[in-house]
Amino acid sequence: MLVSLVMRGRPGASPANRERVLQVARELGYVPDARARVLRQERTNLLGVTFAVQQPFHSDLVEGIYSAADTAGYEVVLSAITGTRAEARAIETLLAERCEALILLGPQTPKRQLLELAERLPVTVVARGVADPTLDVVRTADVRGIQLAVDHLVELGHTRIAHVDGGTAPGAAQRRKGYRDAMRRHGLAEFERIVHGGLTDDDGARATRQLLTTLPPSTGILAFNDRCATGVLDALFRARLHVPDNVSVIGFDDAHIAAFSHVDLTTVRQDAKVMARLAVDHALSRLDADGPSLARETVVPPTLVVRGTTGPPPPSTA
Amino acid sequence: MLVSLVMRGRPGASPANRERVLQVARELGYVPDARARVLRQERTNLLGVTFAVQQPFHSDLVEGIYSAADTAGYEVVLSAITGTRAEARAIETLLAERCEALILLGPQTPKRQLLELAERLPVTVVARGVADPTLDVVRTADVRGIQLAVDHLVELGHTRIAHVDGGTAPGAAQRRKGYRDAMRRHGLAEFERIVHGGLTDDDGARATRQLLTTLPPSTGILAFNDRCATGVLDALFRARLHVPDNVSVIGFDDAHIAAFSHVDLTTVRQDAKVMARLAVDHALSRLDADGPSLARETVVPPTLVVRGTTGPPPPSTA
DNA sequence: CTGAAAGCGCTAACAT
DNA sequence: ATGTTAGCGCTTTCAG
Repeated sequence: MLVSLVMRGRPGASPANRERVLQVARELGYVPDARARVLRQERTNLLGVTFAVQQPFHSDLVEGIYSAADTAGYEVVLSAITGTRAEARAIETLLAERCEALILLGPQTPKRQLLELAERLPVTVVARGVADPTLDVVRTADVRGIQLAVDHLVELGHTRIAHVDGGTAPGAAQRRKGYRDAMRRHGLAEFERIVHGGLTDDDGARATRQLLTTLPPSTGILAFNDRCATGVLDALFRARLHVPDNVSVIGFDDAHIAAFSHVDLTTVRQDAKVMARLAVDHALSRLDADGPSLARETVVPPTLVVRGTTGPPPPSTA
Repeated sequence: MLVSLVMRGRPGASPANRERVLQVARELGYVPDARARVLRQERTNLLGVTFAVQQPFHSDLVEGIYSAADTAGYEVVLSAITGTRAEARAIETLLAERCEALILLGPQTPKRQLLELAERLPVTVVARGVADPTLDVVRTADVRGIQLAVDHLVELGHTRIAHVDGGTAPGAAQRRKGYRDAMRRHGLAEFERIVHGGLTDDDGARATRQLLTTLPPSTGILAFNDRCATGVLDALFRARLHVPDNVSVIGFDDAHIAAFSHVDLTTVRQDAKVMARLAVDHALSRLDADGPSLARETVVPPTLVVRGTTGPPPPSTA
């Protein structure tokens, strides 16, 4: 009926009637049922997003995605990944909600399953490289980012540069590769040292404790991400090592925490705002019938943000 | 048809047929349409949650809510509040989704509107005190928490204790009150000093810069929350003041960041896990027809976590 | 244990 | 500019 027209703000109702409908709707506290609407319509106008609720960088991305989706006239459906809620379940929920496209932030799902998913609907993977033309990828140039970090330390005079890696996390393989490439390029292959870390500060602390058990000590540590880096800082602090006088530390992300003065972390910055907008652009370009106009993979250049955790190596090892 | 029975795991289908249906469903990649199901059913089994995507403490709560809702057989619908997406809109979305009950994390919505909302469906407010029996509240004993913090500083010998408040944020009024009460109880009314702060580190830094312009300097600062406290630490650091030798700082929440060694913040701990479970319990008890068995307001006791940002005041002012 | 019919709240298409 | 009809995908109710 005409109520439908009015509630959607479409033309085709007289101003008088329109006002009357809105008035009654207010009195009754009537809100249109989003599910019934979606059920009836051909398009749902829904963009599904999976994210890890405890990852600050994901928060930045989510914020940007809301903003970009809003501009494009799409609704965002969030599906969180938590300790008790697996990624598979988060994705399942979004499918059941009939989202038109999916944006997965740092997905841990095996590639094979991602490809299966991409056969069903447009999938945009953010912050993880998946080499396949059937799905879209928006990621930071991880290799380049790590190179920037290594270059910075080498310029300061470091040679014993270690990498606390991200294990099986998205992007971890690329960053390991970037580390190895950069070390070799500088003729420092003999000093290569990769310790198994992870995404959390606990992982970073654990890895650092392990790193400290062997001699000679590293004078520079590249952590997988900022959170991991805070764990590295923690372990160094407890081991009575001063940063940056004894050891320099570099993170990755430039999450909010990196900028705090008592962390004051030198880090490789990923631009969440740009990545979020690109992810939405990718997803929507697949939906618009005229086919994808963007490249299947967009690689965003990172930048090095130099703060207080990096400096020249201690004289004894310089 | 029987497909419906099978997909919901209900009894009433022969094992052979059940397996056949599941097999075909897998092949087709069939996922039941959540919206159609909800539309048909009397109950939606949906729990709506609004949260600020950039608030780490909210992340902790969301994680706990997912877990508790899961146990109770409810689905969680997240609605984020971001810089570009107002709380009113977040709530609107949840109503349109036909959630059975709402859990609002630290809502900024005026009390009047919250009460209007509570007339329509059960509303549980978390981390904000709203004195009204028509809605449920789960909050930390803010006054008690601040008292713990003041007591701690007084025991260490401080007298010039300032409070960087949360402005109009949820809980800010209670914490101001707790501060004033505690100061008076200790006979320190003359040293009362409240500076307008806020929720973010920028707010904390700004307030601290203001605090430092007047003499005599405070030797202890209670920040509204941990994030605000990091801003306080930042401003002190830039002013060449050492923590805790020159100034002691206490936060509130015990968010993840507080525990990082390079922050190592003494803080008042709110138990997110317990609060999340209570919030879900409250919401569900209102839904179960036999009326609410829990008290309308549940106040969770906070605890003081002493870390490295508090110590005795400098001798000159002791 | 399996099938058929009705209807949840909405909107697209058509008729007035 | 307004009213009518049908059907989205599912579940509930009732028959076989």
